[in-house]
Amino acid sequence: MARPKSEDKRSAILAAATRVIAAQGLGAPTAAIAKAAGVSNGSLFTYFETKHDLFDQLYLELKVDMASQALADLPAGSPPRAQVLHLWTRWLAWARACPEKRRALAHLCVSDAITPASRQIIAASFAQVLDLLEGIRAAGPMRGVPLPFVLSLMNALADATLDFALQDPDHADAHGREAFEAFWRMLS
Amino acid sequence: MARPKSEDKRSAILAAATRVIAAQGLGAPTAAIAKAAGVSNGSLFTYFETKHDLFDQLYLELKVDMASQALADLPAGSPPRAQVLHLWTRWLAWARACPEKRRALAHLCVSDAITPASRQIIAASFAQVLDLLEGIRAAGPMRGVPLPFVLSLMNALADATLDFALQDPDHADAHGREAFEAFWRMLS
Amino acid sequence: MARPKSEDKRSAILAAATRVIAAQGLGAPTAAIAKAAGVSNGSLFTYFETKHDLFDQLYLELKVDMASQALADLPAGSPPRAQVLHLWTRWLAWARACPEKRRALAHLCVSDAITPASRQIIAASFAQVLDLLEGIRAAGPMRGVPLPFVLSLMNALADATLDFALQDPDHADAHGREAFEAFWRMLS
Amino acid sequence: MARPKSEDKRSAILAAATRVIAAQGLGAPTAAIAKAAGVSNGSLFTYFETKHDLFDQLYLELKVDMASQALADLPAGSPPRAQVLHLWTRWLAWARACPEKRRALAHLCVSDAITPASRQIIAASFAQVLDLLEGIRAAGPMRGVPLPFVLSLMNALADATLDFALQDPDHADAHGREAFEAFWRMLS
DNA sequence: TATGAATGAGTATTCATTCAT
DNA sequence: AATGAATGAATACTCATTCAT
Repeated sequence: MARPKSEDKRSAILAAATRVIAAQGLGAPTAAIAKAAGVSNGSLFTYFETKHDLFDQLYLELKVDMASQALADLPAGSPPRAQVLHLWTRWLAWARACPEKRRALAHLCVSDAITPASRQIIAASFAQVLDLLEGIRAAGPMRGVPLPFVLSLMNALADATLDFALQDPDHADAHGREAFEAFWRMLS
Repeated sequence: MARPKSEDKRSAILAAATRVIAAQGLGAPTAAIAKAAGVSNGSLFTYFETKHDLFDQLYLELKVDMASQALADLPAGSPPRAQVLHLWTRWLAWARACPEKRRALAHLCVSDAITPASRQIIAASFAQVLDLLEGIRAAGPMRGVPLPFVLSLMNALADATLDFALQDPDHADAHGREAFEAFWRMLS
Repeated sequence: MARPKSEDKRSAILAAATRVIAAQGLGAPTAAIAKAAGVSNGSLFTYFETKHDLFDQLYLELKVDMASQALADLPAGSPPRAQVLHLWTRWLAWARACPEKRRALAHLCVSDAITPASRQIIAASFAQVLDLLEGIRAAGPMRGVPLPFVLSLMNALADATLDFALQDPDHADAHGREAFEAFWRMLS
Repeated sequence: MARPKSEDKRSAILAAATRVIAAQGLGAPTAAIAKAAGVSNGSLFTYFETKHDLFDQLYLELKVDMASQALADLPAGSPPRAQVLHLWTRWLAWARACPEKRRALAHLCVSDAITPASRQIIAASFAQVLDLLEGIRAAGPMRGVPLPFVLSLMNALADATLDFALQDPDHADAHGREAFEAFWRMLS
């Protein structure tokens, strides 16, 4: 095969898309993304069939990245509270470390480009979180509410926390801990 | 320039915009909105200088509408928990009664059309809520966290609840109550 | 109604399209046509929904124009030969008078933009020709062959004649007459 | 530069181009042709410098193919009418045997890719036909009209006949004979 | 003021052709 | 020579906004 498709270039496009979408939203021109990636207008389309396709794959990559960072080094043997705190802390750390990824993700979430297939893969990436929450929920006051609902409440709290943390970086850690305690009170 | 003649037409445009944005997102053509409002292409721009302006004013109107519905009949003399429950219930009821308003609002939230001026007016509309929460917070475990943060956590929980409630209307009330209890555990 | 759609502008676009297609073929950019019509890029699409639509309508207009010119002043009472000669002569005269229309038509004939509806309208425009040929055919050596076939042979001869006439204008009339005689020998 | 290695590949490309052009017209992407030929995108351009060049050579090949098929086994000693009938019949047979070649040719005819050089070579291929017609013409009613004109009239009739024959294959032979008789009436 | 035609910049995608491997 | 990735000019069509009526 001649010049194989370069994984580097694919990554460059995804990274550029993250930056550009974070800054300009989903309306960002593909040309702007290509330029930011140091790639020609047309090359973008040899790596991604469509703008929608690019968005879908970017969503997948960012979500998986987020999940893997949040779940890394999860102390499986520790008590649930410690595990959730670990998760919570890592999550916030990830978002603070790469705010553009989070911003891009926020835009992509409401895009209609996301494929059911991607959603499934992502759900799988978060299976561990579900397992963890399941044990806690079943033993606490939320034992009557569906697990996905609990997950989405957690998500909502974390997101709101992030918004605050990013605006007020000096107290980010404090806010993070307070929100975690609040969440824990809610859950157990 | 004085206010344009017909207040009806202005309202029609805003209502149409709500519907169209709910359905198509912020990318909806102004022409589509004008058509849905039964108004000509160009007339839209005699009522709103630009698309951004329309979005800004619509955001304002929807938020104010939401606030006024949620705060209506607030039992000022009742204990705080009853008041917050009232608020919570009304809020959910409003969203379930006019899901298009909520959907449109969700889109508008991430728009960059919203003016600081609008944000201020809205903040004022929610002053009562802040007052209410303030008393509760100061007396409970969240006494150390900034009030706006508490508000935004409440907001986040309510939003997540709504997403669930709208997808599963049969258990909407149950979810609503459970989420309220969770919130209350968090707060007090 | 505000500024009504101008019939002049529509005509200008069709005329420009005739010229541009004659020169560049069906691949001609819509922008080139708009420019040639002295109209903005976007205006073309307020008069014709689509490039295909423009082609379809242009085809219709040119064919009808051709038919009406060829059939004008047809001496209905004269003997058939005189009538066919009249037709033949007028046809050639039309094509020589506006060779761009003919060139454009030649391109459009092979386009897949032409609507069945247009083809029907055109067939109707040529009904007189069919009637005329029918009488002649039935009385001559071609009485056994389908009328549409006869028409298309006539068409083919006339077209080939035109190609010659346009390349060699000095003898155009002579060629036209010779071809007519040949056609007549064929038919009667 | 010497001829590129594989004559097979060149042929494959030409054959693929015939099929693809017949189906999609001259707008067909070179990539589609390459794929249909089982050859890479880039290889096409080692065999043909440009798309125009490919078209020119394909035109040449198809025309020569047509001529050679039509002229094969021409009964040189037979009376002119028999020879022309032979030609006529073979021609129609060729087109019916490989309608894609004919369709492609029809598209290529109106392309501006055809080189004067190609036209000359083709003219030479048809020299025999000219000779044959010349004798007949000079002795008949068309003695006054230029030979190339006669040829092109013949061409036009044959083409129109083919269109009919391809649409109505059951009567193709009958139409073919009728058209020949008509042509012969015209010519002699 | 209301209308809707006019405008032209903007956008995703295609494709002939080149070039690194 | 063969491959297919890289390139970037080209193109139909859209849409916010303006303006003639």
